[in-house]
Amino acid sequence: MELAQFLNSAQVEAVEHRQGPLLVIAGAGSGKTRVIEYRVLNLILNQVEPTSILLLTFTRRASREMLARAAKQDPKCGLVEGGTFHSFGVRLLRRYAGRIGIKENFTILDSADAPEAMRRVATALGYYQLPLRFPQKSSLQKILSAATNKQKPIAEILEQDYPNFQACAKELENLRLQYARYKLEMGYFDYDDLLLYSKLALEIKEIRAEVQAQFQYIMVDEYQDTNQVQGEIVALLAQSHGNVMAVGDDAQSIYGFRGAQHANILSFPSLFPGCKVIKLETNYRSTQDILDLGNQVLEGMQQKYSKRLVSAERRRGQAPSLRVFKEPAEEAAWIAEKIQELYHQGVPLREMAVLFRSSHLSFQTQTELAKRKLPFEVHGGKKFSDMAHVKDLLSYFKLLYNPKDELAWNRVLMLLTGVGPKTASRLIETIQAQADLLEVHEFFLSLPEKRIYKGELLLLSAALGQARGQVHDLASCYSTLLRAYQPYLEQRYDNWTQRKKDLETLSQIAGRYHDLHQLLLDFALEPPERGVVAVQGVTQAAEGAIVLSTIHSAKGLEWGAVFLIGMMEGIFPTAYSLKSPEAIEEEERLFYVALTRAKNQLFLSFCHYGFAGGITQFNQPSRFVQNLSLEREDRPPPVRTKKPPPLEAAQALSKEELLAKLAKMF
DNA sequence: TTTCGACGTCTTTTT
DNA sequence: GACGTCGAAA
Repeated sequence: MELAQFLNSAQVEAVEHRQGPLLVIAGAGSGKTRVIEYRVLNLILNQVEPTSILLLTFTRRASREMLARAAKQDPKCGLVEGGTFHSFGVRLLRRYAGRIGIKENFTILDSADAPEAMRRVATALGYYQLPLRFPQKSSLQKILSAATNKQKPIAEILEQDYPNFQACAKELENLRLQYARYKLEMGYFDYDDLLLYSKLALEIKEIRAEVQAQFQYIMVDEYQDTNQVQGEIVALLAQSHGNVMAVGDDAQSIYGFRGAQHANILSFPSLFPGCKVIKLETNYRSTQDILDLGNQVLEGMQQKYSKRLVSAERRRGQAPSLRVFKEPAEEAAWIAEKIQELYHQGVPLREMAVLFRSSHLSFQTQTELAKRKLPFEVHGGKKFSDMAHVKDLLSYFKLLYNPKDELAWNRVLMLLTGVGPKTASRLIETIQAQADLLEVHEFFLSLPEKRIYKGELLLLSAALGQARGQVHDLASCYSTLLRAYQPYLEQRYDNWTQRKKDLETLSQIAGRYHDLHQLLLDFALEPPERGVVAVQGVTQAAEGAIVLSTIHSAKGLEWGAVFLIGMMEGIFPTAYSLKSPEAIEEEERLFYVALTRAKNQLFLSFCHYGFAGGITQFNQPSRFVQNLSLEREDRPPPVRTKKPPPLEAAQALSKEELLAKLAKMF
């Protein structure tokens, strides 16, 4: 294969690299995906076994796409082991469960389960009865997770980010230990555990030797977003052969809040002596006008591999612009109009995106697009499985998989009338002593008749029993469980018909699976996004849809025209970041990521009036746009609505007359 | 012991 | 608007 036909010289050099460590610093739009894709292909064309290549990426979608494209040229590429660190961890842990000393059929705690589990442990330890204010479950999760991901003692995390909880350091340290014990007993693993136990597994000499022997070539994408533990996992994987390629862009490190250390990519060469470093600076994505803006942002950054983006064809285009609006509705209306205009000029809808710092900023735009029947999909923000009714139904599924799952039982039992926390705990205790669902059913039968929840309990376990027999056919299994859940759905929610639709969507997703375990795994590791339901529009699906996305979820993607909304101080950068210079730098990198998503056109905007904490406030433009040379376009003159002339006093009706008129209308 | 309503607090980004 | 806490009633 003549690589130079498809790649520039720096890319060829990276693709042809075979042995030893390699770091590829790939600026935005410099074709790093292509490099990974072609390197996989090149290795395979040079007789490397596909199963000896491991490709670790940030999202499962990223690895799937890269491997799928490579597989078009050689189907063997499809056999490459690819996925996120977390999914790799799951496979590793299942395979070596026996040797590590953990249960083989474990359950993954998602971002809602983990805090709940922590609270249960903390409650059992009596920490909520202490005379000190103990963190609530979401803070517990953040504190313990930060300690794990940054590999720092709790006290240090508290000092930096939670000074108000410094008095709880001892208790939290103990909670961390007891929570770990609890999970081990229950067979639960939270996200952090998947990484932590992977590292632990790889520290066992025999396991490490076996894994190293299998994976001769390690590739890691988005290296700038790896955290301490992930960095250590990479080091362990590559220890013997040193065949590790890290690809990333230090300027695009945007997951510091999750413990990512952008120092990882900076220190990669010193970690692997003899490491070759290749920079990709030629940009194939954006016009020079957009890149100039990106370069301005790059210049302001402190710690970095210095680089400058240059457009491959020196392509000029429309200058990026900044627009100021009075309020979000006005901004949304303008965006919708502009989208229609671009569409009529021939830009397909799927080539347009609206990006924002936090998901709620897109509400107005969503409404406006829906009103105009423009199809769109929303990425980022709430997950499908965050909705209470979806979690309820998934809990039923979890019980089929593991009849001793305490968190799932708790959720399911609490639905029953007459069951509160106390009763649920007591029931669960006995349930866990039973061998299987059949014995659980017998236990329910043996309960005294006067328990008001007995009838419901029996209906529930009958449904579970029936569903258990249908696990080979998840679609009918699902409908059995949905029938059992239906009464609770109707009883609990006014808008149950809407929610029923969500559950029907879930039914379609569930029906695509053949394996219950895989279904639960995917829902935990890669929950379907709630907003990826395109609005029915006048255009056909082939046109695609406009993408509304958080900047985080837009990483690695590109569009012809990009609208970046909400450029207000306190929103972007968020008020949270203002206390520390490091956090503001991360926001700045995030801004850089957002800008460099655009190929041809880039529109920035902000509104003076905005909502924050329930009150309307006057916003200043973001510091990010103030220093940039941007074409500032004034908003269109506001539409003035004429005020009706005030009524003459004599014309006004008395209260009695009003009531009389109303009564006639009843 | 459960259930319900009133009130206060916090509200980012994701595997 | 979601979640937690507290007190009162059933």
